[in-house]
Amino acid sequence: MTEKTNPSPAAIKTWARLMRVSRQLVERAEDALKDSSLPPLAWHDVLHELAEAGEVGLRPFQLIERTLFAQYNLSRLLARLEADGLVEKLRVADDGRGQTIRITEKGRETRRRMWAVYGRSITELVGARLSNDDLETLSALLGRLRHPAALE
Amino acid sequence: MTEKTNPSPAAIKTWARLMRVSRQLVERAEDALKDSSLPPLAWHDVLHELAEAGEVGLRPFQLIERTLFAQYNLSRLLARLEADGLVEKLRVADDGRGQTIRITEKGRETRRRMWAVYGRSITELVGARLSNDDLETLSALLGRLRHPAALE
DNA sequence: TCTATATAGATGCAACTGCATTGATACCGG
DNA sequence: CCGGTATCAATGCAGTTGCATCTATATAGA
Repeated sequence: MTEKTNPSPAAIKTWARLMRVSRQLVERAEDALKDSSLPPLAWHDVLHELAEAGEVGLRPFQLIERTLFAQYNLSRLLARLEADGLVEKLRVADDGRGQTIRITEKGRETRRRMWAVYGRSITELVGARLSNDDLETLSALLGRLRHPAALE
Repeated sequence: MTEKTNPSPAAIKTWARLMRVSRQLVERAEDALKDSSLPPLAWHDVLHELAEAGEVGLRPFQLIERTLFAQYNLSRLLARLEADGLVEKLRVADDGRGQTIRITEKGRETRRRMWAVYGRSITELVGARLSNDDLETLSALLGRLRHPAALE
């Protein structure tokens, strides 16, 4: 009756917790940003990657590799960021199809203000709830669920 | 310079993993359902709760408590489920404002077909990647991140 | 009872997402 | 050099989500 692919109770429970907890945490972090009249988490993700990339910027497809945005989604998010003056799009010399995205000073400033709130959320929601050892354990276990399964 | 609310590196890393892994897993599970021409995960969540509730059904606000749907979101999801004949809405005698949602036989059948695929995803993505002990550990750690923080 | 407030659920509208496709350029084999 | 294919990014359209509000009923308090 039960197929061999049926998940074990432990797997189901872990899956359910993972789904529920991650959604709750995202919601909390998003709410905190909204309460401070700041943009959504997705904006921070992009601005963060761009800030790390520095003056040379990143190509959109590189952002897709670093984040989990769908191509069309990122395309439109970048348009919004550009409209807000947080990033600029630069033609790239050696590839006429593409462009390079660079964060502006205003973008850096926005990211800093977001991080002040976002970081506090991370502290409250995660940092304050688990010991350092538990954080390491959790992180390692989650790492084993990544796709493709990578070495840590 | 650094505020006391700044998250520790371990907290940041754990947060990032949690966000990334949970998104990946959802995406994989959704893709598997799509590949089988089945409805999204959200439908399963609702049908599952309703199946457990049995013939007496559930009020929409009870579904909201059990899942993490926003009220307006659930309202429209139920309308879609009703349109597809997977649930039925019943007037409830003692509260003229509300209704009771009951799963139909077609709804149960759809849920079974979804679970065949969904369960396989859970096995592949989680069950097959961690030992039972690790699953228990992960589940317990995630449990400590729930809000409100509950006892296990 | 009558009014004020609270709760259950639906909905108009704007923003966002997913899907499929397009436009444009790059690259590869002959 | 040329045609076919692959890659980068944008977009039309339909479906979904978020926000605010609305309708309807219930409950509490004067």
